Amino acid sequence: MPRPSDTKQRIQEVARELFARQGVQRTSLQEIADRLGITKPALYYHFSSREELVRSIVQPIIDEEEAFLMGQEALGEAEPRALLEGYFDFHYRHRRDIVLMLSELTTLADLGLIDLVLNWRGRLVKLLYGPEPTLEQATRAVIAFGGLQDCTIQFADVPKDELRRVAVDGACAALGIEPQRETRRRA
Amino acid sequence: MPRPSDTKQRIQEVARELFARQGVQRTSLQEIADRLGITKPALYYHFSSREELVRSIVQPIIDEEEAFLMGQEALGEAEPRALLEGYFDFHYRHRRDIVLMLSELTTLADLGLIDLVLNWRGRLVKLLYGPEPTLEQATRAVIAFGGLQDCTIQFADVPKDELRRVAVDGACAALGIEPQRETRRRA
DNA sequence: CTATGCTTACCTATCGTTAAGTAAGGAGCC
DNA sequence: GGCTCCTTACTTAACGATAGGTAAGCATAG
Repeated sequence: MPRPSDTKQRIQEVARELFARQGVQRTSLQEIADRLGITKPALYYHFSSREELVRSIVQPIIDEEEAFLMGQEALGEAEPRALLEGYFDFHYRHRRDIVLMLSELTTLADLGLIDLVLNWRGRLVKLLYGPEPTLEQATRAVIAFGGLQDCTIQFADVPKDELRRVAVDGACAALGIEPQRETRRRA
Repeated sequence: MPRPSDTKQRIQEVARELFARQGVQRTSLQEIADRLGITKPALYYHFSSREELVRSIVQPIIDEEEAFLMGQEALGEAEPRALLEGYFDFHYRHRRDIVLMLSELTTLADLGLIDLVLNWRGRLVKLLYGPEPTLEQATRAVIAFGGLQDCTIQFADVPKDELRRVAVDGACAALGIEPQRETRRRA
């Protein structure tokens, strides 16, 4: 029964699940097709190559993180807690795909996206401490941002708002910032 | 030229490098053999399967971390800074293999080692805060230990002692501990 | 002679990918 | 309504490449 089908999206859904569970490399097109009860070449009707399927899953998240960073950079030097909260929200929202990307750096390399992703940490540090941070500042930032990321992955079952509060508090502590309740600036 | 050869170790060295650079899955036995100027069946003379080669690289690190944890657990509740320093030292020493393991969780799953590895975080938290930590405590611990791990990977070019100082200070800050200079306990 | 440490040659399974064909359903004209 | 035409959404069949793995044999040092 032709005319609009949702097969393309269903392929992406199954692929995300299998990629996350057993890795991109270990997931064959055959396996994805079998899950959906279609044939392997049917995938090629919707995606011109295996690489395009992988990219279609990864690229939107990359684009969104890139947009987040560019938005923050446009503001000049950031207010730390607001930056941490924005970072947490983004990573919490995409935690499933983030863990996929972190465990598939070689896949990102294949897609030519690895340099972009590896530069994110550096850009975050610069947002907090300017273009030439000290080693102390850089390590604190790595601990804070890495810690937020880890928390969104590790405590996937904790309600978002509760996790957000304790995780951002922890990141603030790592940075040596007194935790103000939620984002509120005073002149 | 028979009689003692170091081929087995040279295979492991090349495998570690290729596994780390391009991933375990993307590295074929053929490629490893080519690097060494030997043939693929020669690998099978030294390792009975591909899986055994992978395991021979990963297992020693797992065993050592396991030993470290069991040693700490035998002491009862740990002195935080000493625990953080021990954790840092271990991860700094094996940072190349650690990054390999972190980016190859699916490989660890194949080897049946994944549950062990994923439980490490929980055991570390218990070492700091006992068997039933609060969410606050658990997040702080994840940030601290994850941060130490990240630092050993991120700042691979920084001299060990300098990195150790700033990284452990950062982890202490995340835990809310005042940083005492180095480990020294007073009764 | 015997064990070690390989090589040459080969097998089978599976991978991503392509070519070619086809059933189902509008759209447009009469 | 019926006929043609095109698009959508697949299927069946097969391709070449490469993967992990094996069987059998040969050279060399002890």
